[in-house]
Amino acid sequence: MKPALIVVIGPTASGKSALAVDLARRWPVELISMDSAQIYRGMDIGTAKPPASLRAEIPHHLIDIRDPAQAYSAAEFAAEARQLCAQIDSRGRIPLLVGGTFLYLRAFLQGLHALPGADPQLRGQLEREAAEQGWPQLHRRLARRDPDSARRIHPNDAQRIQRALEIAELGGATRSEAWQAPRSEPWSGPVLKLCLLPEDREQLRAQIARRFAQMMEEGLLDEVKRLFERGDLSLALPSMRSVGYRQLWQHLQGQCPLDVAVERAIIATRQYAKRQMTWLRREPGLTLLPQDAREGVEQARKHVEEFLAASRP
RNA sequence: GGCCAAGUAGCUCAGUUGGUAGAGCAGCGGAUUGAAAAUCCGCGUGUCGGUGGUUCGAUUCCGCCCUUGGCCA
Repeated sequence: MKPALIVVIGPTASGKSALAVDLARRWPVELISMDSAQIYRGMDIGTAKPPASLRAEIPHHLIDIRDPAQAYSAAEFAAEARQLCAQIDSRGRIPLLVGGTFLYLRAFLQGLHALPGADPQLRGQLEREAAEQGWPQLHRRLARRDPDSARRIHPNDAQRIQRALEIAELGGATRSEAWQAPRSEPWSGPVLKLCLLPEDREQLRAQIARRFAQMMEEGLLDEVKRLFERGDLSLALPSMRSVGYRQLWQHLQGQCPLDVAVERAIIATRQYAKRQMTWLRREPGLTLLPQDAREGVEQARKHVEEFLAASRP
């Protein structure tokens, strides 16, 4: 029998972690963090990372697995999470994916097409060429190498133009050619997707503001300052572009006063939550939970109970 | 109390030599395949402070009033 999998998703500040922990205290569950920022060591407060005490009590995976100077990827996540699920299942326990990075979820559930990985050197070179010629010029180049992708990628979308050119110039199939083939390794076992989808946007905004204020009280600025003072990090890194870190970093660079940075961080969090909602609306097979925390937890327990009864002997 | 300036989108402001107005930000919707807490795309009706007048027509010109800020008493 294929391993059963529980997924807990929702926008930022919706209470995913608390729900996952509740479930982990009732069933033999191990948590896999599906979060592109919690992977970084030294980024604790701003990523709302579960505290050490909790991690000692309940196994949490894929947290603190990278230094902020390093990059990570959806492909790496998909592979590592896949492996973890197998291991957890073999221990007779249940894997539970919790987090808000939905590209990771899609890569994990649907699989990815076979494409070359990131090539920092080539990316640097493309970056330099773009600085000289401008991205529209590179978009025209892409139109020659891979017209199909060029049509799907907007001329202003530097990041995707760069990636598509990277694939084309590393030889082998272009992006659009590779997409003709089936994706590798889609997840085929039973999945219960529990989703906290706040119907009241105002309430979520209030929660976001409250939570950021709390992070500041817990010393988020000092945390960012420590990263800032390392000297080897910059806003060019994915880690330092994270919500909250980016804005406080800009303040430390003297770009704006602290209160403005805080306001911008809260706005950025709201916008992040909005983008997450877009992913959620098109995610198939969701089990929606009520926004009320207590009710949500109760219904989640019921669903898990039924799901496990149906999917495990 | 007098003089001056300002009052236009949720916010900051532009503009209309008189023909009912548009940027940035915010907000909303969408995309999303090795950077994804990233990156990108789309969406602009608002008594142009109120009121009276001039005018075919006023947000625009004139009078009065209100509000805010500054200067003078």
